[in-house]
Amino acid sequence: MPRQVDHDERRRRLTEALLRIAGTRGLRAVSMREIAAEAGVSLRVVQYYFTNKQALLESGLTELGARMDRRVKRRAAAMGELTPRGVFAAVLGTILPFDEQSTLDSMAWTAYYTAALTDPALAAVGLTLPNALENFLTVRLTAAQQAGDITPDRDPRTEVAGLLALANGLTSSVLSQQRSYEAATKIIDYHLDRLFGPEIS
Amino acid sequence: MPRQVDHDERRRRLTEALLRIAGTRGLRAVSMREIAAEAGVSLRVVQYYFTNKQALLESGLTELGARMDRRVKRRAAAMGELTPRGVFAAVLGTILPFDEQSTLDSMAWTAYYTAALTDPALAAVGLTLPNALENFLTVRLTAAQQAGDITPDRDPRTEVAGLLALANGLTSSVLSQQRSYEAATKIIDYHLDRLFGPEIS
DNA sequence: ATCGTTAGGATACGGCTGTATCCATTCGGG
DNA sequence: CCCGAATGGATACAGCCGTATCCTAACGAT
Repeated sequence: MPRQVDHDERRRRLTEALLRIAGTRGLRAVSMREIAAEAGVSLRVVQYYFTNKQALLESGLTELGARMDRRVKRRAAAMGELTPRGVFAAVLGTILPFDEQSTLDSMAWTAYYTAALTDPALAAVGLTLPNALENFLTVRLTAAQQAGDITPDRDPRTEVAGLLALANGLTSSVLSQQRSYEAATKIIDYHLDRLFGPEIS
Repeated sequence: MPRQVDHDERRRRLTEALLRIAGTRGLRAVSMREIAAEAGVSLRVVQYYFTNKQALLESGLTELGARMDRRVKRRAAAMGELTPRGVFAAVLGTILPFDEQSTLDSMAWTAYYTAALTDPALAAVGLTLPNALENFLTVRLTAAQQAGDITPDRDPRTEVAGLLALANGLTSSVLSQQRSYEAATKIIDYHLDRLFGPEIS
């Protein structure tokens, strides 16, 4: 075998190139040739490592989910001991675009989200992370409720759904520059105060 | 002049065809020829009444805003006397996709929103309605606060921003079938209860 | 050394895109 | 009556798209 090459590494580079384009110029600017140019390779290489454009697109969506997952874990680890409220602050704060990279990823995520509304194949891949987040937070909030951290009259799943919808909506408004990241963070903190009571600091 | 034709009416039909495509198959499926087919006319007619594809796209976005505006007013009128809470229920309830037509429009709106993130011309057109809504509701909420309908410790603009972000996020989750319209409505009502106190009915 | 597989360069194909052009028909004002 | 403007049908164009094909170079195992 000649010039043995790490296929996974090649695919990773191509996927990253794809997400760079999607994050800056939108999914509609993503073409095989553009990806090749962005990654600094020939069109043939893109074709060689991905059977389809569809496969490439799905790879991009999967990578976006993985990045979000990593960011949540990194942020949670940086916070040290995790109160129930801390878990929510970590997850919701990670959904918002808080630096350049996460802004690009949020843009790409939004593009994918929209594409998934009219593309069932993407929808299947794209809903796994949001659903996992909702389930994870619901489990945590239910436990927090049993521990007495929030009042018993709240419905955990409803609260979680509302908070995630709020974070997503705020992400939209930050991306379209209607609001700053700081303003969005304040709104989330405000809602967490209402749920958990004021932060102990 | 031969066969004098109502240009505005022609343009309206073409714009409606465009929005039908955008709402069902996404903005990426919108092409001059597809619009022509959907409207039952020839390609030339589409070219004749719109100088550009860009002009056509902007016309679609403007029409989407006008439809939302009409819906809000219709709903507000149907509610009769408008308490401050009623105004919010009308506006936020209208943002959610509540029937087939508004679902199609929400889909199209989402597609436009995403496109606007990487297309400044669309962004300029698309931000007017959201900003108008935010300002309108903020004025109303400020007045309600001065009338004693909500407690003085709330910041009207922050509350409005949060509620609009919530409604937008819920719209996303309804469109992607993560949640039903009824579930989304409950979440909004719940937050309105927190703001205005429980509904008097 | 050579054979066979792997990696990719070069190029081509049919289809769709937005836009432009050419031309025929229609009809109201003189 | 008929001329000229309004309307729109038919067609063409260059460019990009995803995909397929052909061919060559590199190199490990035999």
